[in-house]
Amino acid sequence: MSPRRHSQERAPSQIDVARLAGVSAQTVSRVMSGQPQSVRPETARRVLAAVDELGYRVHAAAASLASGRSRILGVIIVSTDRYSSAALGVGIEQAAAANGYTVTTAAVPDHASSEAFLDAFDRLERQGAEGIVLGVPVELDSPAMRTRTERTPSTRSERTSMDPDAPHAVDQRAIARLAVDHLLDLGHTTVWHVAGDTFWLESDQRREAWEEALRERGITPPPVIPGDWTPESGYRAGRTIAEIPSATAVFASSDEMAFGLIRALHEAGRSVPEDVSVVSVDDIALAAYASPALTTVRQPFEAMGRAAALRLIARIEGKDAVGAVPDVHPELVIRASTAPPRA
Amino acid sequence: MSPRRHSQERAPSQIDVARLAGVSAQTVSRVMSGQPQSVRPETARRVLAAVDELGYRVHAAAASLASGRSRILGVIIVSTDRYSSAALGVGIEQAAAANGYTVTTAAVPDHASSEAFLDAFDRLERQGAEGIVLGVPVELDSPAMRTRTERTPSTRSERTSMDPDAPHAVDQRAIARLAVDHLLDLGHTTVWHVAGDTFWLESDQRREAWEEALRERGITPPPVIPGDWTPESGYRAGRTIAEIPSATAVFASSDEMAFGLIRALHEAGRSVPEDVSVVSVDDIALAAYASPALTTVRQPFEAMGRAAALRLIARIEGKDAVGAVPDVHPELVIRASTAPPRA
DNA sequence: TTGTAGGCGTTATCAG
DNA sequence: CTGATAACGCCTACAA
Repeated sequence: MSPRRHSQERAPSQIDVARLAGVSAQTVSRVMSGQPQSVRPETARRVLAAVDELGYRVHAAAASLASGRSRILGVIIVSTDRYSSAALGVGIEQAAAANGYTVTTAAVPDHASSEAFLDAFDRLERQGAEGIVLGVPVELDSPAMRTRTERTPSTRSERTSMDPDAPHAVDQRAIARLAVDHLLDLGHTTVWHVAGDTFWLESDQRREAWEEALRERGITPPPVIPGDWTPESGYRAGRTIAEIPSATAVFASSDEMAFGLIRALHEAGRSVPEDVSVVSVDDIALAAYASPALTTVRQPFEAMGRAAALRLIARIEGKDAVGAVPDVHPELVIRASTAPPRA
Repeated sequence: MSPRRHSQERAPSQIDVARLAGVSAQTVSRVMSGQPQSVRPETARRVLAAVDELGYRVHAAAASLASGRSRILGVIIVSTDRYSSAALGVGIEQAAAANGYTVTTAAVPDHASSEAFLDAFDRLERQGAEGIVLGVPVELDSPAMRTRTERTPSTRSERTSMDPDAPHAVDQRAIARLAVDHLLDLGHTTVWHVAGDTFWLESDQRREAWEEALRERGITPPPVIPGDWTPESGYRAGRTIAEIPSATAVFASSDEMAFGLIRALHEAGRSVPEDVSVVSVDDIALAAYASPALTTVRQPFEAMGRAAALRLIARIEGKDAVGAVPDVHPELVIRASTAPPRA
């Protein structure tokens, strides 16, 4: 069982190419790794011709074993179909490919235990990942995690208080700030908050910043309304808020929740933005097509992914720069879900 | 530059473990690969203890080189943040992990040339992928592609006329059928169609089936309105349709387009579903929170991903079954965007 | 510019 | 049930 190859015999190796081209295996290696100045053009041409004829391709595992470098970037993601994960992934892939790296993923269930994370980490290390992007809310403080991140460079895609030294990650507190200030500047006297899944570090960061922003203006924050990123949870939150006549402004931690929230508000006879203003976070593709179109704080997911990968690659290669790291500032996009409170 | 390891010295190897446990390397190998009956429990325990103490982990590249099996599944995806890609990915990952496989991805830009696909395929083969999931609309008919798929088992996640022998992929024609029949059964006299990006095989399949379904009932299909999956394109299509008073039913090829479509219709003073009914495809998380909630044909993306991966693994291992392949029938979800035409 | 020797960490094979 | 030995395909180091 488990046949080694699927059709015919074994794949052509460096030696096969060398023989056909009439050179040594080493020369083939040099040509494949593209060191221009070390092989005579004519020789290179012969090698390339042989490569082509045989359909030779470098065996990554062998190369990795011999060189000690895998050029593999690991990504730990949670098994969800959330827009953000996908967009982040696109950015990571892109930066990796641009630098000759390959991306290997390890998924963990949503709300997984820290053992599950460690396990994913281990799987990635076993595959030879030289760096790992943490797309999940892992506690980096545990001893087990510490030994791992010490051994294999790792990075987050968002900035949290856990690693404030990640200058190229999105500042979650700034996001809350942008949302709250916008609402307050519009004239609302307070802002309610529908939080994201508390399992995620971002949720707390935003909640704290929301509270802080309110207090700074001398406002006592109303109770937090829990959510979990999903439109369903937003809907539930909306039903709660609909029963609070004094609530005129809400900061929801994700666009998807805003969709649910607004639906609930409408069903309860409260219109948006006339009766209550809503600002959310993410700016997913559909945000502009909600009814009303969502005012939201955009997170540049793709750029965040690129930034995380580049950061990692720079660390792996010990360089300071691997191309310009993209800007990842959050940005308030004003559309139709916010307005001044009714006079 | 390019240090081989990042902290201290080299990682512990099989031999280190063997020495510590007082056994041969081969025994360590046996224990690691979990062949229960071939090692005495007591010996295994000693080995495991050594493994634990040293923090040993199998070096995948070395194992792959020696065994000829990488247990890597490749996935070619297009760089988009579409919900479907993410959900598909989740399913693939899941099935792969459950069977001890690792997933490596190669992204190609949307609308990439076939060279770009071949390139992605090659990258994956170089990494040692034993099977490849094609999450992109590749032409499988070219000679270049044929040699590759012959060498490395590959599969699609959707069923198309190109490979009608994929019984576990979603039947795109059935999707269109479900949509059109629902609308016609409601009493509409014809159904307009907003197509998906023609770059994708699904688009054509659905368009054809839509046409067929109409003709079967003696209806001449109206002209197709082009789209590209995005809400923006749906919006544009909506403006067109709004100017056709006789249009009372629309089949849009994606939920995202339906969002844009409905927005345009509303802006033109035509209400949904009173004036025009809309059914779309996918049933993304937000479909239920559109205004009105979308009647849509659900594609079980996660199950599709799982099915594709399982299919592939079965082929790789030459087995007939690797656990039950999930059902991937599309399903009509009736919500509020469809109704009988006005009397 | 090119070639030779040696070894990377693991598994297959065969012997005991 | 356990061990010795020989690959696996490539790259580093050094020699020519």
